[in-house]
Amino acid sequence: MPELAEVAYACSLWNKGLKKSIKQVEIKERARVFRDTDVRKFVEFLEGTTLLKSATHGKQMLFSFSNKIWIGIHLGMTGSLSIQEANYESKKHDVLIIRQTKQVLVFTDPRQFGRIRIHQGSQEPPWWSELPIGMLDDSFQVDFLINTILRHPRKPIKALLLDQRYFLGMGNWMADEVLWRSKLYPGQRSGKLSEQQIRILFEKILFVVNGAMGSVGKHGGDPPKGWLFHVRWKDGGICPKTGTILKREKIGGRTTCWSPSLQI
DNA sequence: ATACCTGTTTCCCG
DNA sequence: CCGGGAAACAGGTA
Repeated sequence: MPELAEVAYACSLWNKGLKKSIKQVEIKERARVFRDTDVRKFVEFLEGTTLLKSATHGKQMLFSFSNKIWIGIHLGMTGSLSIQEANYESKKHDVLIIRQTKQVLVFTDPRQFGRIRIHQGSQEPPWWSELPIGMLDDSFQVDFLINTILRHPRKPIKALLLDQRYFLGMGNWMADEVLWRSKLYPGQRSGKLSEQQIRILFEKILFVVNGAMGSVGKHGGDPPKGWLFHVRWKDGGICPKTGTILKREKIGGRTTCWSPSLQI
């Protein structure tokens, strides 16, 4: 379930392993999650190091270890991190198992749309440091949104929100949530939005981002009551604002849920 | 058995 | 160049 806040929560699950050394590492070498990685020295690089720091940026995670080792993880569609007891035995879809004395850090991904990278060097890896600004950064301001829209005036606003060059961590349900709160039809061409609509959109992006980080990002689970999130998954859902029936259709290549009576 | 899926990438088309 | 649409990735679930 990995969008911005779920990724932040998943990352925090491994915090129990901070400052602790790595006793043993197991990987599923032939798993597709290693497609960008030279897997030969992966285990050798990691064993004996200490987990020093974790961070997320959008849907990306970065873990830094001693000996100048860095690992990047993207959860894809079905990836998840967990923390397990020391006697944990590997399960079918586990792709990375990091054993410490008192606990085990596990990355599992049945569909293998996720991704693991490893890097050795005193600087952060380029695939991390070259990421664009995130929605939680100070420099994410309404002007950034205005400029992004100016660059893609013909793109439906839903598709634009899902573009990871601009809205790092925005996923399908967050985009629907933002547009619902902004009273915008997801298929609306971005360039058609008025300045006032863009300002509201920006405000709602921050609301959803902060709301999700404060709930899902901190404790896992679901966003607060009253969010579209709770009714957007199946046909027949009712709009929490208007009480009318929600529509579900593919927009920008993804199943989109919106309230026709509310979103123009 | 069939359809669907909180993500990304690639390819083809207009 | 831009954007849509479909397919691919690979498995779980309804």
